[in-house]
Amino acid sequence: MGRGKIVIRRIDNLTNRQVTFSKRRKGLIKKAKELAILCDAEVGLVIFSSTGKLYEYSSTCNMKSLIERYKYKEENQQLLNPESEVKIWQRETEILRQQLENLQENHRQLLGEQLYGLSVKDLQDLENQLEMSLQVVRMKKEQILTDEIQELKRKGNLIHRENMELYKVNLIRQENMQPYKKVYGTTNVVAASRNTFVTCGIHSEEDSSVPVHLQLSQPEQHTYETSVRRTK
Amino acid sequence: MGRGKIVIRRIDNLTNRQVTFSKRRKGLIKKAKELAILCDAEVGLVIFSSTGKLYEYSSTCNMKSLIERYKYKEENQQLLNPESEVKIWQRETEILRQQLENLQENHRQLLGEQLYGLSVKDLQDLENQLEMSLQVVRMKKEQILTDEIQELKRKGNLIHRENMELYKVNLIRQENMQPYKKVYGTTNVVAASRNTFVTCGIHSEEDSSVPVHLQLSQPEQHTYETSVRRTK
DNA sequence: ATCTATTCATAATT
DNA sequence: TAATTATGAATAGAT
Repeated sequence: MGRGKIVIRRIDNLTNRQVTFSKRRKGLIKKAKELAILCDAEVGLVIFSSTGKLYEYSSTCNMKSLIERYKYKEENQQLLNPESEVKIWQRETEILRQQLENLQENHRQLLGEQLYGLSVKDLQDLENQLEMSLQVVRMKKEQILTDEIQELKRKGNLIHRENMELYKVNLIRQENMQPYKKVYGTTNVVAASRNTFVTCGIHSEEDSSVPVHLQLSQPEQHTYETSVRRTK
Repeated sequence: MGRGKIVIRRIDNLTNRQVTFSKRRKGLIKKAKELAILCDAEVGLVIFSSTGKLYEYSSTCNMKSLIERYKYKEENQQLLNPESEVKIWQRETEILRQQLENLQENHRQLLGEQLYGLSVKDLQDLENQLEMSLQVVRMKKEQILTDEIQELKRKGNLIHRENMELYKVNLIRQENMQPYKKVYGTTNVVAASRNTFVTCGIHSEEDSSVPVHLQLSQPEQHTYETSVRRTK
């Protein structure tokens, strides 16, 4: 709802971010008010700007009662040294905040954002880093895929052997049934067995072990089906 | 924003009120999220329906810390309960530590480290991210380089023109000096001028404008030099 | 801060 | 309840 569509992600430009913050904060508080009035709801809204400035709205006269209503459990920790301990934690916070900031900047650059201050040298380093990462990630992925293929082949062989066994068993049964053949014709058992063998032979070639599994072991609904449906 | 304009007052019809509550609640939370992301703000939203059901949104992992922060900010002026203040800072530290940890993990993965827990899908996402980053970085770098080349060419042309001017001036001077030639032989002035011209002619071809500049105008150390040094 | 072209949210309707 | 749609509101970008 503006001159152009925007994607919802942190606005890099500080000025734009501040302007948008101001506009949208106003809009948000307005909507909160409307919701409270229209729907007879109780609404509390707290907004800290990135610079730490506080903005708030509460449909009730004061926010505190709302917070009271918003029940939260507090774990009671017994601690010593009242005032000096505050300083320790403050310092800890300070340090962490600084670390976080540094890491965030670095991280954004790895994501290809906020590159405006960088020299060619910096960019070259970044590029090299990204290329190295990419290589590692690709190798890892291919490792997993080859492992999976290996596993599928193994299973395929296993199943193939199973089928051969079944086939042999069927031959023996068939032979044993020969005497009845003249009376009953081809038996159901034989037909079913043959069908099993052929089907598996086809599938193990192209569609991996999934359908094979369905026929030889438990009839589990496999992800293949559902994922196809989800594609819609 | 709907089929008709409405006035902001309690909706009498219960069903309408509930439907509107549901829709607007969703919209409000969406907007709160967007504000938090776009503007890097911390947003907390608490909504009680008229029937007392609670809905909430918090841009940070938990609402509690936000409420702590709010309380702290509100009572900051004078009320300094030492023990509760410790808690505030502890929680702040906790949150920052958590954020830092998450970011670090993410960051390491971008650096191609700690990939052991990832699925093929995760790795594919990572790969795509890295490729996108790489593209952005490369474009940025090439932009800088082409800009620099453009600038050097511009300066080169400028200097070439200057040289032409100097050459003309020298020719004129030379002609003016012809009458003295028989008396003094080749003058210093002419020799110096010729030397200048030749030197510049050579340099503007291969070594860019830097040394030329030193001869023709202010001896400014150009960025090219310094950036090369930083490469070390 | 103000303006306006767009996108978005949602009231009414089905 | 869950879609659909027409319309007013919010707002991104320009001034």
